[in-house]
Amino acid sequence: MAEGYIRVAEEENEEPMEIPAEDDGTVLLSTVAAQFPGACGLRFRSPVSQCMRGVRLVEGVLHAPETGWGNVVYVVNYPKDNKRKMDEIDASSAVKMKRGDMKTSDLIVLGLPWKTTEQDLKDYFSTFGEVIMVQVKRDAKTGNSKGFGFVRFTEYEAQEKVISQRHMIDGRWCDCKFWFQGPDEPLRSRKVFVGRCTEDMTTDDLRQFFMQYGEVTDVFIPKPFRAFAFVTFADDQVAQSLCGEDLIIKGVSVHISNAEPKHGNRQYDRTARFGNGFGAQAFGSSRGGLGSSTNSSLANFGSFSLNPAMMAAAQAALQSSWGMMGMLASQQQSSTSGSSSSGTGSNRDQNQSFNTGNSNYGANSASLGWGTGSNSTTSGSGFSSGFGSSMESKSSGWGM
DNA sequence: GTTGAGCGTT
Repeated sequence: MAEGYIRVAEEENEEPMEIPAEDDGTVLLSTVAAQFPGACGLRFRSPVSQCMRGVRLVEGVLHAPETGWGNVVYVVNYPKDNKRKMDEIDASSAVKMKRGDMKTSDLIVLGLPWKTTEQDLKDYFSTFGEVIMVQVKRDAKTGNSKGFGFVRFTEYEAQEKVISQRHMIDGRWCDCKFWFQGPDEPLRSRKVFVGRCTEDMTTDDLRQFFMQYGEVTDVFIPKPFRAFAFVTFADDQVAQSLCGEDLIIKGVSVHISNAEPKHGNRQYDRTARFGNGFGAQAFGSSRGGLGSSTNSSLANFGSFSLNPAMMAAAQAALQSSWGMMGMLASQQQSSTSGSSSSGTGSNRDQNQSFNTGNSNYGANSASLGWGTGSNSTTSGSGFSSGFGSSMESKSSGWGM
């Protein structure tokens, strides 16, 4: 390579661009992303195996293969969908077709340095698109930052990009996600549980290993070491296909199974997320359960109601996982909350411990009637019961 | 040693 540069291209046979390496021979992901916005990694074709190989990525730093960077052209990895071509989006996924006119929603920004201010956030995120809202959440008494905030963009594209990568803000890696794992979180799990892990398996080992089966959107290894991990794929079918298998990673047999819903599953107040798309109170007096007494028996979504015919459509749409949410709210989208917790670097290294306050959401709204099908009292409740049961049949993977 | 952080209103 030209001294101090590596060759990177969007596709294997496209013209490469030279990207500067650091003094120690590594390449920063941020440097790559500066030329290829949204990039989340690099891969290359191994001259030996002829297979594509992933480049080791640790904390935003790309490490050269054993043999050095060499003359190979490295190909940019993008998180799910980012680079997906129009012709790959075919009629089979009507849901995804809706992407063009999707609305934005508030994104939570996690892991902020204590010192980061609204202005800092705005400055940072403005490079992605027009920012219409930023907030840093602070303790009411002390005024100290709680280490997280919110941001909202005008353009959906900006939001997508922001979700798909990690962010270096005032010296810390931060994650942006939908608030309480967005509408796109797997109903049909895209996440697998990897049992019998050994301590020497890093998130990058796992990512690179599982890449061979499909696009990996997240790897989580609990710390301290607990001998298991979670791997999330872009495609739920990939995840499902691996379940039950014993795979060999670094000479160790690991067992793949379904990821169970997180304990303390926050399946409360999902209505909150519909606020923007549906107009307030989409489900009537929401906390009383669906369709509760004083409201019309037809579920009222903002300006339009569900009649039985739509019910059928809705259920059909549901079969294709979340179609209805897209249909009704045009708020849903299918990209992932992305790079999130790669296990590394997101610990609060600054002494102060993370203070969440003591709000316990799960408790006070756990009774919200989605999916239980048990609390519908009104006549038109084909909606709630039908919806509910079909939810259940798809396994209640809320909030994984 | 086989099921994971942190999540907005005052």
